[in-house]
Amino acid sequence: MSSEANSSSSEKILVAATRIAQAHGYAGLNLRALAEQVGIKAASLYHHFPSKADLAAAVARRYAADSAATLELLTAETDQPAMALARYPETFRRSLENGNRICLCSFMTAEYDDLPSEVQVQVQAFAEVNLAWLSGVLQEAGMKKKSAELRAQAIFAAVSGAQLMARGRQDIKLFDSLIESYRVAGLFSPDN
Amino acid sequence: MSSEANSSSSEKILVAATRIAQAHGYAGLNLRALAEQVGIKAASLYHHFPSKADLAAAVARRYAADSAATLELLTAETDQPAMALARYPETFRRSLENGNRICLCSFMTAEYDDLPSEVQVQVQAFAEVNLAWLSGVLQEAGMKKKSAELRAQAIFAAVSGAQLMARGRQDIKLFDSLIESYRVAGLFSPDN
DNA sequence: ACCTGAACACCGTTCAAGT
DNA sequence: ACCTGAACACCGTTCAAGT
Repeated sequence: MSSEANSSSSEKILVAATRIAQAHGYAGLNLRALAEQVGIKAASLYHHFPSKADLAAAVARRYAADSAATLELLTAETDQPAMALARYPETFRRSLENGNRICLCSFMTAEYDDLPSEVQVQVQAFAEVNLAWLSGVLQEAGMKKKSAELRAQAIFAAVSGAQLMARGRQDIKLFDSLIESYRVAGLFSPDN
Repeated sequence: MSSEANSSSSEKILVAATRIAQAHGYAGLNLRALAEQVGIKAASLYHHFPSKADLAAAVARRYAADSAATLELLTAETDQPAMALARYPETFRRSLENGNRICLCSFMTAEYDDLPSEVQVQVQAFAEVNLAWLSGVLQEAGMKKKSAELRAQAIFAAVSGAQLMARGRQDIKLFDSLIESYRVAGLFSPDN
């Protein structure tokens, strides 16, 4: 999934920073704690990334790219758009499974105003990736372009909200229950 | 709406802290900046609140109480449950109108794991207030208790997600558009 | 009762110094 | 090329000292 496969220091920093940011956000990303996880001192981080802002931007950029790859894979695995749509929430569920973490970009959307601009750009890019994929699938399922785009935004916002709420309660079953309620209400049905 | 009407120092601290926390979260609530807004030094804050955790808990407690009052007022103003339901998103829209702020508790839900427990309790209380109100209105509209509770959770999560996304884009029209999409999809319709 | 300056251990960041 | 200790201005917090 990730662009780099070897385990260089920069790579280890990126991986550890992603996990911390998913759990604690940009403000909660502590460089001294991050350095300790990687086995170096905080000052050494600056040899790999010029600043916390650049590091976080690199983390978010990869996160968006990995999400795009995951969604493409989902499209390839499913032959019917309705099936792809139904499985979309899985991508958000996985963060919850993985240590009650949330989508990096959901957390950073809350922090948006305090984010360095290079990080903001990547958070927007993540949203674009998701909206484009959802809109495409909805159009394959028969929706007109404009309606599909509006519905894509609604699904993205709703699933993000479900993930946030489930993580607050530390209850992954709540996430499943919320997605099911959305389904019952008709949010994933293109035909209305 | 608020419990206190006079403008004591404690009151001014509480009001200023609420505004800062809505924009920057618990981690972004800077005590030196807060003190400056109120016109005192950071050390003086400790004469009014024993710690940042206690201050934030007081802020969240009042926020939950004010929300409960707002929702009761909404019930009183509307005679039909469908109308009350349709106007529910207004309570979230107002934060956006007021300086692109978001619901205090949405922000704190993202930060949940890093919150002091006394603050966590109040964030949960806010959610309970909203869920109880929504569930009550949905039951008045004819839903069975269990279905109403599930749908209440779905509406709460979806509206929270919409607010978060709109604030990230700094676009209140996006919020309106998302709520409209939810309506079109059937999320606010008890009859399904 | 309320306020303050100074100090504490903590943050992100820089930089001279090491290998 | 990569790492480090020490220092900087910043955080939440404490406390002795003031009114």
